Amino acid sequence: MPELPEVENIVIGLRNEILDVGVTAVRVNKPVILRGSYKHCWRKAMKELAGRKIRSVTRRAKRLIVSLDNNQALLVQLGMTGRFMINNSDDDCLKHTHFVVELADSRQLRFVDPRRFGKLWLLEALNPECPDEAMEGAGLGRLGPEPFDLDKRRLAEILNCKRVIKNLLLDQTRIAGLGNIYADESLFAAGIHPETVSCNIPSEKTALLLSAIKRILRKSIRQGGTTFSDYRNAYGERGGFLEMLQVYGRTGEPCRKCKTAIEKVVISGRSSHFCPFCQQR
DNA sequence: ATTTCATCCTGGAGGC
DNA sequence: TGCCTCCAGGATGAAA
Repeated sequence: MPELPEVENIVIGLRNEILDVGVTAVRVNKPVILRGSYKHCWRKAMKELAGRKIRSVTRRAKRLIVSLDNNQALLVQLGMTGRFMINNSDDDCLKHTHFVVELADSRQLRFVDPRRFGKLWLLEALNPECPDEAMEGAGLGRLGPEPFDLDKRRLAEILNCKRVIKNLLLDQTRIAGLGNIYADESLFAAGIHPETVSCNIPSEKTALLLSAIKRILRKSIRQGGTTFSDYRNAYGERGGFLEMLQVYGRTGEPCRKCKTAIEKVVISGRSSHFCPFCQQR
């Protein structure tokens, strides 16, 4: 569910609320979501967390990182339907609240996830500035560069292989942070058909793709992300980017540029939305 | 070595 | 109303 702009908005919200706030207790309702070396001793880990303060909130790609003052960090991967928010106690959410951090000011941080594709790790000695080593040490997959760190040369190197471009954009080991919505939106903005083989993309379209990715992600961050159904920010609010979508979820509706009906194809099991006129192979 | 595919889950939508 | 099928912002390990 949440892609880079959605996680970024959760980070922004949490930073405004919980920096330097103490943790009084941690409750786990659904242990199956817990991962990493602490998988079998979270009870001990939870005792250690009590009394700590929240030192920083950051993200790496779609992963949310809450660092504490004892050198530990909670790492949250939200999956499709995961939410991480302050104080939400909708009946709706209560049923799927799997993990709760009790704060010293009597508020709560809740991890809510109906489908339970989301996961949580407790990491040791994580440096919030460069978290990759600690994450890989905990068995999480290696991540490619952040989209905002890409330049044209770097993107051209990534595209220099024989892969369907849509799949390549979703591969977190190549570029980390795009998901199905922003991959489709970026390809539309660059005029690239989602089934194009990456090494066949001409240089000028590579430049267009690079600027489209950054522009769309920035714009969505400003709009609070995209709420298609489940996404909520740290306050439980919806994002505002939905109505700005050009192709995602608009199958059969007219392209906003040329009026041609938007089409949907399945590529490696993921639905891909595109304009057959604006996006040629 | 790469790349695709099934799988993990629940809930909402739409057909009958 | 109910029952059925299909579909969903992701990640991953197994299989081809």
